[in-house]
Amino acid sequence: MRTKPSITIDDVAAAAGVSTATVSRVLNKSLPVVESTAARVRAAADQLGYVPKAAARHLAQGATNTLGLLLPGVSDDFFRPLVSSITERAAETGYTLLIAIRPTGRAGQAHQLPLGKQNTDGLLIFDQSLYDGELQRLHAIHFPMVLLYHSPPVDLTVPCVRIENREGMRAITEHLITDHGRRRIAFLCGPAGNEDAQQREEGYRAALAAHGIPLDPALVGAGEFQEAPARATVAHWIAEGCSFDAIVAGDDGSAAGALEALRQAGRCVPHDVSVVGFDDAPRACYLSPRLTTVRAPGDAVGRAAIDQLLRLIAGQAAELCTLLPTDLVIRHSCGCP
Amino acid sequence: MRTKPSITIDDVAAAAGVSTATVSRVLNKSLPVVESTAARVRAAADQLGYVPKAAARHLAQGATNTLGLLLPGVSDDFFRPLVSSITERAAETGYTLLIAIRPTGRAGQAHQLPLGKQNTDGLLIFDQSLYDGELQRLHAIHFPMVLLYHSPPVDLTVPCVRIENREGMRAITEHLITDHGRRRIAFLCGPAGNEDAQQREEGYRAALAAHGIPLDPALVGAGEFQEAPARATVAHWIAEGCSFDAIVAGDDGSAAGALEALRQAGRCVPHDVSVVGFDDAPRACYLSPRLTTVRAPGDAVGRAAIDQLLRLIAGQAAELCTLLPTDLVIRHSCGCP
DNA sequence: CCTAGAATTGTAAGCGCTTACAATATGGGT
DNA sequence: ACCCATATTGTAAGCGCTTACAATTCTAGG
Repeated sequence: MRTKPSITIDDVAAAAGVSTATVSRVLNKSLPVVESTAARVRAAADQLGYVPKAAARHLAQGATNTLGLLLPGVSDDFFRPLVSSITERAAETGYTLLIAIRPTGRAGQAHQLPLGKQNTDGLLIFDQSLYDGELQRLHAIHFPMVLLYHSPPVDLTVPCVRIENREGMRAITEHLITDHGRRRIAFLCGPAGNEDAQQREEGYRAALAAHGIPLDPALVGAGEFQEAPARATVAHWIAEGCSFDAIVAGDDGSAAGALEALRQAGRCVPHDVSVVGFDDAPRACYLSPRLTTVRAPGDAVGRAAIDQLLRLIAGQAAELCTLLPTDLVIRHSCGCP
Repeated sequence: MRTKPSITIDDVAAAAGVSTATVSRVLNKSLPVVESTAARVRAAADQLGYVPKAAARHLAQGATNTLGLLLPGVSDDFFRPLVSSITERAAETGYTLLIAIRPTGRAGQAHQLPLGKQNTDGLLIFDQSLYDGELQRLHAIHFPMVLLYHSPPVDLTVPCVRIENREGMRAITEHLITDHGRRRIAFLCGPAGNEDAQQREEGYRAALAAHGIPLDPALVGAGEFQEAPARATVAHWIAEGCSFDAIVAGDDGSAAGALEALRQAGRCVPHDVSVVGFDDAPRACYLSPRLTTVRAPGDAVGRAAIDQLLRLIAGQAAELCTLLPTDLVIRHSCGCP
């Protein structure tokens, strides 16, 4: 038993005794219609429970009123604020949001991306969810796109929204040095080739340099922005007898790993060693001790990105690179009370 | 500068020297086409970078190939496994997923739900995201829907996917009694009127009864499935001098609140008091001590729900109520090593 | 009371795709 | 060599909506 043949704009027009054009105009407020007629149309639509069919409207308008969001996954804690804010902002601006999960690494698959071109009016692309070839194709046809937390390849001018990684990391590292007197500060890097990771490392180095602390390469290890690798690295440092009095993790996930390794080794945080992260992911304040970190404003990134994307869709020029400031979030894992 | 006039099926047909019907058949494999022709068509499509326009296809087919998911929010930890599994399963089955966030409580707003009817082929509805009036309207026109974690109003036969709340809570409470010798077991209820909440409380009571432990009404307080209220309730118990040696929380969020209140009061978990939760939300294993809880298989719920929904869409009958089993997840907060 | 011009509404041509139906090509049997 | 069943491809009619353009109704000045 299928859904009843659904009621269309013609039904409404007939019921209200007007033409379909008028119904369309009333419902979309696209042209003024005398109030008495309009009321009649609205009543009819209401009475019949009319809901315009999106597909037909999109086809007629040549626009889908839909924004695509490309992510490597939704399950990571990091994405929550980002996705929430994008969802909200899209709703506010009257757009529908399509979220496509594109597991990182599955290269090729060119045409398996229906979001790709004609099915959304614009794309928000997180990091490397979209391979450069596709990016280029889309860019070539001037398809509206905004990159999140990621710069475009050098030769492509695609607007992006990023955060102040370098400054954030510099500030938090400095906090460890000046406010907690740490000198042997280890660093857990993010994945090689990741832009955020690199900038964060620069910030760490800059802070060290500014205070005349030499960089000890033995204290820089892989964190991969993930818990397990970070835990392994820290456990290894401990086993080797490395001495350090603080760990700056590339992100909160690896900070969690560091915390875990330290706990297993019986080191006390923050007494024996300070630990700080980056992102202020939701879990940061569930860790124990509560993690001092850098707030990477995922929500602001989402909003800014949508706003830029809408400009692009409207045919206006967008900010080529929006750089959002980060804040220090002082909790307890650094040693502050 | 707008996107170039996009290329259509006609362009492909012309390039391949066939009719649009043939192109459609090749691309959708809807009818066999001689391999040599098919190859020509594919080559042309590829060469031109043709991407079918979803709106046109949907309009022609009378189906949107889209599933709607109605949620009160995405930011809650609880939704992560659910959303991931639904996202995945939808992709696997070739459907596009539209996630609509419908903040609980905003009643009325009848027609502001474009997902509602014509714009998806079916709806997955979480809890009370959809008000009964709308539910009835949709049900009346046989619109395919599946309810998540929620039974339909008595008079509506809408399939639902639920979990074994009662049995799960009974089992975990019993674990506290038989394996840890707890007798003064407090309970943090969920919101009044919430079906899950009620069944969980039943499970708690059943376990107590089965072991001849009288229910002390003073030990049953509001948890609201949220951290703050739960914390307040437990803090209040402590201030009042209530004695208890375990807390069964209605969900993991309220368990987190309980843990927090206990920590502030200097009570040691699990030594002085055992704490257990329900859901096995992602954060459960970040709490300290790691939370013993009941795994409510969000991923399985998602998959089951999509499968039922697809049956409905295909015009087949669906299971009226799918009841998924829960498992005990033993970690440390109960007292197990 | 008539008429130009504004205000309102109607007519109908698509938007790009699928698919029922029609046309043509293919091949085996006699 | 001819006919018919079958395999392949083409033709064209929508799907439900928007919107340019045409038709109609109204207003106010003359």
